[in-house]
Amino acid sequence: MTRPPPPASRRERPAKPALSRAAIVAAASALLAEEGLERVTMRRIATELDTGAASLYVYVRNTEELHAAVLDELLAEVQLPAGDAAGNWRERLTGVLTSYTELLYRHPNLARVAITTRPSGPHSLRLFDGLLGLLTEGGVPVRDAAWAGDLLVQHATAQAAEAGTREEAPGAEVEEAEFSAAVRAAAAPGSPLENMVAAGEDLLSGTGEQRLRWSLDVLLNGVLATPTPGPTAG
Amino acid sequence: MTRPPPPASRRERPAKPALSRAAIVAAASALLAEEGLERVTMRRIATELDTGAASLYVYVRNTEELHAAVLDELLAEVQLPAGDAAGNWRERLTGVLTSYTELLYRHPNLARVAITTRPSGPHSLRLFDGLLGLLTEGGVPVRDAAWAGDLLVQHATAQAAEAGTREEAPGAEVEEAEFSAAVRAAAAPGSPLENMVAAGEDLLSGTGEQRLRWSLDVLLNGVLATPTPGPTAG
DNA sequence: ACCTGAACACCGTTCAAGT
DNA sequence: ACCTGAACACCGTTCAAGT
Repeated sequence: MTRPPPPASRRERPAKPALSRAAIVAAASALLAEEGLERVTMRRIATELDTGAASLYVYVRNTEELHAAVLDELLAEVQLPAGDAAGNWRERLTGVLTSYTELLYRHPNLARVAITTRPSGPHSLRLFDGLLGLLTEGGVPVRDAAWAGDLLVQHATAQAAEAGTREEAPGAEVEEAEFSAAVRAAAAPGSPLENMVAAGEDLLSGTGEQRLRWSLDVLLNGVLATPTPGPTAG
Repeated sequence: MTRPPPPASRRERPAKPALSRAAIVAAASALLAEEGLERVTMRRIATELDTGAASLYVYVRNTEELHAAVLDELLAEVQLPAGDAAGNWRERLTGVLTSYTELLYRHPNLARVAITTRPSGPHSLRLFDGLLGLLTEGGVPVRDAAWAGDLLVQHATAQAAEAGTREEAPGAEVEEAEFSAAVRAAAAPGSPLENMVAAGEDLLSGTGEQRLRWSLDVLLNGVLATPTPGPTAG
């Protein structure tokens, strides 16, 4: 009975945390980890913070902006290779993009957010800056590197949004099976889609990893072979 | 007064259309054209068809599947070049992908659907078959063509999902301005993001069309330079 | 300025009951 | 088998009113 109360900084969920943008984003991030993005709603976060949904609008414009903030927070986890890291620039670049993709694999609906909103938070910018550095190290002209950075991130994001979905929602494997069935039917002997018939099982070949590796190679080879148009003399 | 009543096929909205999957998808497509995908909801379509939302579940698994069906319907509009069309395979391929992208530009939320759901309707498959044909014509080995088709469609879709948003929603140009501001701030003299500073205005250079053209070039050059792994000897 | 409760205008999906 | 009304369990956002 004489034990003192725990210090206020206990983080366990203080009785009434002060409202702030940081507190809101933190609560949202916690909710993401525990229950997924579907539960990261204004009302739910408000409940978590012992207030009403309307109060959040002082700090956050709308749900989309909040989700973008959560995404940026998550991107803090992507490790950039140190300056003296092993491997050539290309391996390191592929590594960063792969780890970015794998992170978003686990949060496909956040990947969808990333495709629509052009994240511009500090962690997104840091990541982009890192990609630019690696491309520059590889001799890619600065303007090409700028465009290529966008392209690479967009591709990695889309990859996560597409592939990530396939394991998440209930019924996802059903949907996947239906897709395979539709493709196989289109490629079966009687089908009028000649080119699909000719492709046959090649249409569904390869694992996710193989395809990701290959597509990053395609992108990098393409970037190295394709100067951007316009006034910049590479 | 002696004029006969209009034929029942008048399409104006018969008093009580028979429920069917086709009728539901048609109503959904009409709603898409008139009010955008946000209004293509189960309840709204049910109202349009003079029934209750629950009735739709006999023909459609859920909202996502319905949206996928609407997307496939829309893809009927993408023109494939005839066998004797002008231009080499590469120009024709770029043309198809550009028209696909432009179509989805006008329906960015459908583009988002396309990224998540792997459309497998007849029009999607026809389009994919056409892409395979053009790649094959270009001498791309069949397995590479299969993987490349996925990659090209995914890229075009992501492009539409991202860029299309920027003109649609109210406040979209505000958001766009904020993105530019954030990038410029990150590239300003004082910033610690060295590579962004070095890139400067190159970061925001180029129009949407220029970037799309360039990225398709990157993809095609990359595909031509990058064989898929595995047993297929090109 | 910040916070709140209540209200407005919606959602998707399920289920028991009917035909 | 198909259709329905009602219910359940939620949403985002605004606004007048308070402090």
